[in-house]
Amino acid sequence: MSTIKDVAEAAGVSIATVSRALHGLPRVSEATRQRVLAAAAELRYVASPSAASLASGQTNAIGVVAPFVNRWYFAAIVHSAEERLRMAGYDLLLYSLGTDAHERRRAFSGTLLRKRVDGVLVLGLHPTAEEAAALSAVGGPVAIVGADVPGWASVRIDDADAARCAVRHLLGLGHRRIGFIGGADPLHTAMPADRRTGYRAELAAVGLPDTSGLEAVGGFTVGGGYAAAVRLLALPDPPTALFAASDEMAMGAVQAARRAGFRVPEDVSVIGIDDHEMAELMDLTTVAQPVVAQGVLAAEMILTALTDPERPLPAVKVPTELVVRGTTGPAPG
Amino acid sequence: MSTIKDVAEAAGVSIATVSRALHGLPRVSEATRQRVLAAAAELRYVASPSAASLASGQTNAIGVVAPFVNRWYFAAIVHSAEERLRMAGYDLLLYSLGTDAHERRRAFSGTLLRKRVDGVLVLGLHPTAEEAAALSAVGGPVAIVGADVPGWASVRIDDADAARCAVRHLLGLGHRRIGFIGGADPLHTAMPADRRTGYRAELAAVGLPDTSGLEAVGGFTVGGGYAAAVRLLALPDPPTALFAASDEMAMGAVQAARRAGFRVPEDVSVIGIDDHEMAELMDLTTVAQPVVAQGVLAAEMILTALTDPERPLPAVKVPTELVVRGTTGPAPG
DNA sequence: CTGAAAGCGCTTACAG
DNA sequence: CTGAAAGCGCTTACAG
Repeated sequence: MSTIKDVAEAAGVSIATVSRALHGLPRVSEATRQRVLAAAAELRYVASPSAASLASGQTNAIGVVAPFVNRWYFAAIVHSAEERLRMAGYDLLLYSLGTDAHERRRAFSGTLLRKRVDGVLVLGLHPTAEEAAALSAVGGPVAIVGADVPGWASVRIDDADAARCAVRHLLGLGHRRIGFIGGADPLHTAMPADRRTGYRAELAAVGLPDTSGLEAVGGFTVGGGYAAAVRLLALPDPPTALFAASDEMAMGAVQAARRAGFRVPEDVSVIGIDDHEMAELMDLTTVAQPVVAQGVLAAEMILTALTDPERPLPAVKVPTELVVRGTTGPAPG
Repeated sequence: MSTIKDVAEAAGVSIATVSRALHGLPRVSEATRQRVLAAAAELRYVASPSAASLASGQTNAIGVVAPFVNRWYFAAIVHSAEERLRMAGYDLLLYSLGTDAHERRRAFSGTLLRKRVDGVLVLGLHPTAEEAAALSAVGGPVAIVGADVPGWASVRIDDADAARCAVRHLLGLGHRRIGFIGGADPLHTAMPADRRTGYRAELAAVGLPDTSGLEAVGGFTVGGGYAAAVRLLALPDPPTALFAASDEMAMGAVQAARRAGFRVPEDVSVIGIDDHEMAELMDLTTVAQPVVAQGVLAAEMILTALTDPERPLPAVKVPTELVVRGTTGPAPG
C-alpha cells in the first residue's frame, strides 16, 4: 500500500504539495498538479482515512441510527440517504438498534458515535430529552426523520394530519364504527401517539368521541396487524372499518378479515398509512408518504449544516396524499 | 472532548498504561486499572478511532457491499450481519450500489474500501474475476453471500437445487407446461442463471426439454414479475404453472394472474423462492431460504478469518425447504 | 508556488 | 508492573 510519501518521491515534490494537489487546493501549479495526479494514479494511491481524520478533525462519515433496516420504511430511507451522502463523498456508518434497550442507550449515549462521524441521521425514533442532549453533545449536526427535536434538523410527515385524512375518508364512506390498529413500540417510535391522536380527534370532530374498545395494538408488523384485526372483528358489534397506523399492519388486517369470513371492502374497509411497495399489489387504500424524498432531504440538511454551521436547522413537514384503492368502500347497510 | 492524555493525568499514570488498562491487556496492576477506568468514566473518555486505527493498522470496521438495502433479502442479511458484527465490536460501513455500473466499479476497485475496513461482506453480487481480484487486493478477508468466489469465504443456497425443488413440486401436481420468471439483473446477481439452469434441468429430466417461449424476464421486482406473468399467460397455450425465481416476482405473478381472470391455484399455480416476510400473508407456496442464518454465518466467517488468518475460508451451502401454501395446486383438466 | 515541521491521538516494542 | 519514545500517515499554518 503506497503512502503519501511514495507519491511525493515519485512526483519529486513534498508531501504537503501532494496533499494540496490531491485535494484540488489552490497555490499548486498546474504542471505540478498533473505530475502528482499521475504519480498517485500510477501507484494506485489511496489516502488513509484514519490519518486524514486524525490530522483534519473530520471523519467524512455520517452515522445512521435506526431501529431496523429490514422494514420497508427504514430501508427505503437508508437507501436514498446513502446515495445522496456518498455523492457528497461521505461514508455511511450503520447503527441498527433492534428492540434492545441497551443498544439504544449505547447509540444515543454517543459512545459509539463520538469522534467517529461528522453528523448523525436518526430515523423513526423519538428520543427522550436526555437522549437528544447526549446525541447533540457528539458534536456534529443531527437530522431526524419521522419526528422532530428542538435543535435538530428534521423532516417528517404530519402524523396527526395523515391519520385524520384516513379517518375522514372512512367517515365520508359512511362508516361510524372505525377501529384503530396502532403501535406500542418499545423503541418510542414517534408516530404511534400522533396517529392515534389524529384518529381520535377526527372522530371527536363528528361527534364520535368514544373509541374505547375500538383501539388495538399491532406493533407495526404484519403479524401484529393481523392479530389486532382478529380481536377487533370478534367484538359483539365489530367495526365496519379499520384504520391501521401503517400499511404493514393494514395488510395483516386485510388478511385477517378475509380469513374470518369478512369481505373487503363490502363487509369491512381497511386503510393504512405509507404506500408501502406492496400496497398497490394488495390493492390497499392508504395515505401515501414520500420516503425517498424524506431520505434525500434529511441527507441534504446534514450536508448543508456541515458546510454552513451558522444556518439555522430546518424543520420540514412533507405532504401526504390519500390513495384510494380497493380495500375501502361504502359502509354496509 | 477528552483525550488519552487527560485520562493519564487524572489517573496519575502514563498514556501507555491508560491504553493497556482500557484494552484489558495484562501487565497492569488491578489497582492501577481501576484508577484508570474511574478516570476514563469520569471524563467520559472515548478513544479516537482514527488515532487508534492509524497506530494499530486496524480499522475495526467491516464494509458491506450490496446492490440494494431496500429489498427484503438484502435488508434482512444486512440487519443480521450488523447485529453480529457489532457484538464483536465492529462498525458497519454500508455501500449500496444501486444499478449504477460506475458505483459498482468504484466499490469493487477498492478505492472506497482500501485502508478503511478490516474485511468486506459482499451480498448478492456475482463479481467478475477481475473485480474479485481487485477486492481481494484490499487486504482483509472477504465473505460473500449468495454466490461463491475462489479464495473468499461464502455462504449461499444451492440455487439450481432450489429451482429443481420448486419445479419438482409443480411436476408432482401434474403440471407439464411450466413457465419461468427470472432475472436479467444488470448487476450480475449470481442467482438468475443458476435458478434458470435448475428449472431447465428438472424439466429436461422428465422429458420436457423445450422451454422456449416459456421463459420471461422479471427483473426481481414485483412489477417485473407482474409484467412477465401477463406475457406468459397471454400465450395461445398458456402455462398452467409459473415458477418465479423470487417471491417478489411470484407475488406480482399471482396478482397478474388474478387480474387476468385466472384463479390461483385452480387455473394456474404459482411458486417462488425465498419465503419473503409477506409470503405467508399472500399464502404463497415457495422454497424457503434462511436469511438471518446466512447473514450471521457470513459475519462469523469474517470474524474468524480476522482472528485466525491461517484457517482456510469455508464455502457453505445452507439448505432450502419447500413450503407448500395456497398458490399451488393440481394441474387443471 | 513550494517545503519543513508541528501536531492530530493513539499503539507498541523496548527498557527498566 | 510502568514509562519514555518512536511511529502510524496525514493536514495545515508558517516561512520563504
